[in-house]
Amino acid sequence: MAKSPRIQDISELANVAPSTVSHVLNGTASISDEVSERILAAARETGYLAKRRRKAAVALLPTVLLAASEANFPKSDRNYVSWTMLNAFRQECRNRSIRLIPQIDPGDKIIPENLVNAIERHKPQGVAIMQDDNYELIDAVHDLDPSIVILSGQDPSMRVDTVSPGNRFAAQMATDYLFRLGHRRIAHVTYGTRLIGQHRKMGFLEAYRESAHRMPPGAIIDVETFRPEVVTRNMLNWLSAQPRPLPFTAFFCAADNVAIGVMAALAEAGIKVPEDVSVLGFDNVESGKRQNPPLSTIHVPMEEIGHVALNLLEEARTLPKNERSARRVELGCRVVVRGTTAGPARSG
Amino acid sequence: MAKSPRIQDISELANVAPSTVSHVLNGTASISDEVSERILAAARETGYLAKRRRKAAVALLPTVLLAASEANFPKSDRNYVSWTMLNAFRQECRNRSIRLIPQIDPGDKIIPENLVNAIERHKPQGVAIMQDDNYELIDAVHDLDPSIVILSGQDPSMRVDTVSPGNRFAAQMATDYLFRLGHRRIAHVTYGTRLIGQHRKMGFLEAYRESAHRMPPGAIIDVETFRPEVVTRNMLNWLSAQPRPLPFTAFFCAADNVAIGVMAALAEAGIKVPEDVSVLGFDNVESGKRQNPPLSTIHVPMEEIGHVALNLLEEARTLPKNERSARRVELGCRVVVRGTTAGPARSG
DNA sequence: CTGAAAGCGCTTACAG
DNA sequence: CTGAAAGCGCTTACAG
Repeated sequence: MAKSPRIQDISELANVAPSTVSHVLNGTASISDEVSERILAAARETGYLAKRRRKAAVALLPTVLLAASEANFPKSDRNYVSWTMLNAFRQECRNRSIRLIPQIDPGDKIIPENLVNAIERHKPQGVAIMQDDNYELIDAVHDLDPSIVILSGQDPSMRVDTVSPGNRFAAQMATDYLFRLGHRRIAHVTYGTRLIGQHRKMGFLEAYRESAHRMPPGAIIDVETFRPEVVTRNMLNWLSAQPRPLPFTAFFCAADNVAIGVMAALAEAGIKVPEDVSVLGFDNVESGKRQNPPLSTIHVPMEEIGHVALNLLEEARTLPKNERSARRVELGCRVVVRGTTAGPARSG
Repeated sequence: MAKSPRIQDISELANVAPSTVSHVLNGTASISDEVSERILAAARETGYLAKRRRKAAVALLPTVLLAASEANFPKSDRNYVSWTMLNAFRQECRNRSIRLIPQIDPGDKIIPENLVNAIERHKPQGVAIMQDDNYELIDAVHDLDPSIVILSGQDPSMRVDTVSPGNRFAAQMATDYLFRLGHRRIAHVTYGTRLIGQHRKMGFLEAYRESAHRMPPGAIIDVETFRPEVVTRNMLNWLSAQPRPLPFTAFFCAADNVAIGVMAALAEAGIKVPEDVSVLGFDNVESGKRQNPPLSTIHVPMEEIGHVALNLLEEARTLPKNERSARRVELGCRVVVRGTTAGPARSG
């Protein structure tokens, strides 16, 4: 570890006395803007500001409980998206020297009683709940002492903090992007009943609703799972029942894995991407880059969720519960244009 | 100002040596849970933790520019809601010794060029934009050096931070509350084209969509403005065209001022609240409490928006722009039950 | 508005 | 895991 930056390092870098640095950093004397700026720049450069901030948060949150169900707890990078989130969250805890205690319930739900017991036992200052759409859970824990945050989930009753990607807005933005390319007949390929998929679908519908374009009939295509092989089977089925040329010029998929399955089906049916139809994924998964052509997609900042979640837990510790409303945070996503999106075919 | 708390104060309160306090506060030695807890409690009690946190943020944000248009800048508490927000924001800047520079454009829009010039001139570290639905503005400023946050607004392109009440979720929650009271035929009284109203309407529509209940025809009632006198005139008109008993058992209003106007109209038409119909407002403004009966409403934490906005601006200064996604923060609202909501009349 | 110098408060190496 | 003590780093009262 590099030696911890001191005020003296800043004063040398900025060419002023250490006392001047101290004044600027604490607002204890009014120093000229020019010198102030120079000192602040040096303070940032040496890492002094970051160090001070880090220190201020230590001890606010010595222990955090990580609650998940077996089903939602990714054991490998097969479940790439939650894997990325979980690892970034763990790393962030390490950076802040927070002790992280996992509390994993078997099955596919977190059992409220188990979580309450674990809180009783470990007395954590914060609890992070992994993407669980289980609302009795919130009833059971929102009033307890530790601060609560849900990672990649929602709380419609707005009683606990949540952090998730802005799925709905991002899907709307994605659809708008396809509109801007000239597409008018876009299909949305979606699966399952998980909230994430619901929100992405809502964004798609909203984009049509707020545009001047009419959504074509049959534009929502449901597939069974997000596993590419299954999606390919489903889509080949769907394709065989469609007229040619296809009544859609673009497929906006609720996940990259779905998009990869769709691309395989299109290839098998002899339909060219992006010449005949465009395909747009969602998640920005590694394997998307290796498709041929490489998959256009929506980048979702899963690696930032942990950082934001811990900031929320820390902030919550600095304010009394009844003076602080729950925060629902959505993180901005962005379109990543690669090879599978283009303007619609002339005849399409 | 009280004397600044020192480590010694904590050590006395917690009955340990100052060095032990230092270890716990910096994580430099592992101290028993019991002693740790005692020290942390004392550290919080003396205000030491809060002091350290406050100090860590000084100098991150010496100057903030407050951008608004004349029309959006409340000059008195006639515009109670934004007035509350603005004052709390100013107070929060004072607490953090941030110099706040107002930049008010005439008319009802912030002019992007003016804001860019003001940024050039004052070189603020942060810019707070007051509730402006003007998206060219974001194009013009999102890439500049200072961090940007929009107060009580949205950014569908998800490029800058925003803080606003969770209008949509809150309206959905409000409607669910009326469902739970037994109401099935609820009207939503709304006005204008401002985004806030749109979101509240969306929440109302969504509550019906996600419920088992059918939304009755004519359930969206548009009034001209939110001024109670005008609303009363509009509603008397509307009431005169309705059969008795009314086809609705509850009025969910997009603002308290609207609800106050609705109540006056109902009184004039001899319809009793809450016996004949329930009325629910939105905003929790002071004058609602003085109605007869006192108005049930949705509390909107406007006074917290400034705090959250400054936290976002500060946090943005600690991370490089390209490593940090924009945050869209919505604050939780809650139902405040007073005298104007009850179960529907038996015959209703 | 800046800097030299005194001294306060915090950290840390060490003994138990 | 805790505490007494040395000394480092930061703050502040003051001169210019």
